[in-house]
Amino acid sequence: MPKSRYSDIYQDLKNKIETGEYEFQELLPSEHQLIEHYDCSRNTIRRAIGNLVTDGYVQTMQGKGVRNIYQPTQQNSFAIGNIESFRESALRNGKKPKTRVIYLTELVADKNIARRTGFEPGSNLYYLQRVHYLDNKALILNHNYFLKDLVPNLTKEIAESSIYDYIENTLNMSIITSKRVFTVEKMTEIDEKYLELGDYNCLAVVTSQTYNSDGIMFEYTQSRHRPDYFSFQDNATRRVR
Amino acid sequence: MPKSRYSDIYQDLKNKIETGEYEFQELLPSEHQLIEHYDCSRNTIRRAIGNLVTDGYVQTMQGKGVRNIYQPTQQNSFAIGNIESFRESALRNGKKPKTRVIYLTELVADKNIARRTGFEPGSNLYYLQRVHYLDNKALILNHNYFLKDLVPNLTKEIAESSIYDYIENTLNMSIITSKRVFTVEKMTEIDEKYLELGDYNCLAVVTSQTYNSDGIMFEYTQSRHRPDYFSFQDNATRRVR
DNA sequence: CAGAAAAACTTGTTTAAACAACTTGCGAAA
DNA sequence: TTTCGCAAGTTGTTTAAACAAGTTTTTCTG
Repeated sequence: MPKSRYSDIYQDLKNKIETGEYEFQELLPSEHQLIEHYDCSRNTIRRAIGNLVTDGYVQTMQGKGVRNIYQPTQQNSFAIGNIESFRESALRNGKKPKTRVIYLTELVADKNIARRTGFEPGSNLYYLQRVHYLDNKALILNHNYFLKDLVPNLTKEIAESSIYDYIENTLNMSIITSKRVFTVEKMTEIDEKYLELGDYNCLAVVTSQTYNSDGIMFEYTQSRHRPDYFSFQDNATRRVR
Repeated sequence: MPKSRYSDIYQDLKNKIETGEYEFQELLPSEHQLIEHYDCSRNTIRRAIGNLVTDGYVQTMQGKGVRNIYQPTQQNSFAIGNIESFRESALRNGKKPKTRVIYLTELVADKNIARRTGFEPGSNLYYLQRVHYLDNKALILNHNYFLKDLVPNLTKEIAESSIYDYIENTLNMSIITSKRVFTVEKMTEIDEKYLELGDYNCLAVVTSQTYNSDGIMFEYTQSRHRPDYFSFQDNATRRVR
């Protein structure tokens, strides 16, 4: 449920691109025409188009226009520049998600954990290991650390449905930013036990630190992905800066 | 050499964050104060801050302010959301880059190549294989395909210095957008021959399609990275949309 | 003193206008 | 006919203003 004008226009243009109303390589209507069509100001149009640019749907060219560069083949299970839970991502792609908790404990961050995760030494944490299944295939092994003060009363039941739903709708905490780093790492015994890795001896690893609206990091997660089912998309632009 | 006001302000604020003039978790001056300091309009300030947000330096909170969330440990060799050549990236990180061309040929795209790269079947292409060294370590094996019509007269010498420099400054073509996909793939014989992979049997692979200002894809590249030296950073935000 | 209401301050959205920079095409001049 | 220059159309940058929405502080009321 988008709430702003530019967000509505973004959605509408995105739909028209995805349904092929604008063809690949075709120029979109000019800002002037879009202003008339949507009956809004130029800034609002430009903001909608700016979001289409960052999401890789169009490219703007000064003096020329805005070109549709969307190709439907590039659909991908992982959203770019957007925080999304496993469940949300799966449902968006029409898959059947399932999550199993294989370990859940409370612990206090020692020096080692603190250095790895970025939490302060001495922090009270929940630590859990979860396996994510998509259409009954084990694809992801997650190591989650949550700050107990901010995410209290975490249970196995919550962890198997949706922690993000619990955080946002029950605890009413708002999630803002997440820093993610993508690497490739050797497999561990745990990986081997729970994921079917075949010949691969390494995994695609996404570590992320997530912050709430008070600027406090409340989550550190390492997501270890089965390589043959992992792909991550990005749209880059040439900036001089 | 930034040319716009918001870009100058972005740079200045970024410097102040990186040098610690604003501390981690500290709130930046309010928009009102920044307007007075830089003597500009609110929109210009907001644009500079918007870029800091997408680059992961700050997080904005309605009603509260703008918080510095930059941590110097996260420095990384690969730029986010920015097209950058290997040479540019290396120099920016103070490393000594070297590039060796191990294969260079012309070819015509058959059905197979066309499907993989996205070029039209029958396109005249340059195909080259290059190894990128950083401080004398072989880190990346590149497979590059360039559209011969748009990148003519490609030589070994150009390919060993900087193709992007040749494209932008000699051919005067402007590079706009690049779509990148990250995956993990099994190693091939060529990978094994030119990169020191140790125990790893797979690599971090970045495939990218790059477009010029006419919306034409002129480059398809597959970059195969030695896993232990690869890392890629991303900043995500929670969007409702 | 405690709590509620109001004020002040923050960022978020939208409109309007002007000028700059770049591209294309038309028409006039050579 | 060819070429140059200009006009028209496009996106890019910047300013100004108003209101909305969220947070914090102050003030007032009980």
